[in-house]
Amino acid sequence: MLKINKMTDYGTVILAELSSHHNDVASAAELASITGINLPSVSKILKVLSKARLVESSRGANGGYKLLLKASEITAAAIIDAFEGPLSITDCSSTRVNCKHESNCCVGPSWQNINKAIRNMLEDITLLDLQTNNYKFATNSQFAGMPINIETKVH
Amino acid sequence: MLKINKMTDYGTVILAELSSHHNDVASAAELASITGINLPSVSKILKVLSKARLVESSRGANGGYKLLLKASEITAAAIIDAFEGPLSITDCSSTRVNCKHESNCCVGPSWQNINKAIRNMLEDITLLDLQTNNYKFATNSQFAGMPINIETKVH
DNA sequence: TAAATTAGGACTAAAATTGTCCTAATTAAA
DNA sequence: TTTAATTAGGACAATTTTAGTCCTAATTTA
Repeated sequence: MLKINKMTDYGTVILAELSSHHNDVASAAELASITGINLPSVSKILKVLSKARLVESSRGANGGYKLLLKASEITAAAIIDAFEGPLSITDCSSTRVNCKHESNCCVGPSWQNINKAIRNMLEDITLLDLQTNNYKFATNSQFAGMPINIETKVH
Repeated sequence: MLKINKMTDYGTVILAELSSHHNDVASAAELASITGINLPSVSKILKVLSKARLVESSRGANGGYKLLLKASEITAAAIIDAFEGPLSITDCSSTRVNCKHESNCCVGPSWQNINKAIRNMLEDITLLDLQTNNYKFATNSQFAGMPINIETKVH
């Protein structure tokens, strides 16, 4: 259920590797060799991460990439956004234009709420958490009864 | 980010529609006509829902489908499971066997935690919540205890 | 028996994702 | 100043996944 793309997963592995290089740059070739991910994909992923300003690149001999932020400052949400864009859980939850079922669909707005909840969760998790595997997650029931109330208005 | 399939979304619309039919059966053709979703897909979706034991079918003239559970008993997690299987957020988070990057990948287990967190959340949301759009979700610590009110305009 | 249904599955079409490759630009070092 | 190493950008192909179509069989009601 709710899979992230392979590229996002690879991207996380690469970021994690980069974070252990501190301020040294690592080239795409090096990273491919260390992680075992094929070089062309590593290159492509690094370009995406660079555009998303999660890594910084330097060209030329001895060039390569390094993190632009600390592992504790890179959120899972930011990583997913870099690769998958700010897409929504359903096609219709970000914009309802062009939805043929508009008038019959009474569930879209709620998927949208769920989407926000997942997003909030992912914004709380950092690369450091992913690396140290110490993310303590909160389930809904733990919070049950708390006065958090997100309302969505339609029309 | 983290999209569910169109079929899952359609499935939810169909379940929602069925729930308003109480104990009357509705045929695939009727449901297609009401929801505006193409008939072959509606048929396919109903077969999936039937296999997942979320709806019950009766064949023959005047046959059709009806919910096997109340809307308040059908969880978002169950709906997603029916269509997408118990897949994980990454390929490697359900089982790590056959992962080429196993030895280098230090992030997999945490995606798995995230996956569980999302799943727990979805198990707390029912079709009834989706319909009435009144799911009160708890997000992360930064919001804990705060009365939040986000309004989203749709259409 | 005829008509209306679902069951099951094969198949095609479309879309999204992943992987490959090329050329240009940049930089460091010989 | 030349050469080698490297990223930038993007076109393209291959693969996989998802969505949609269609057929035949089984079942049920009238």
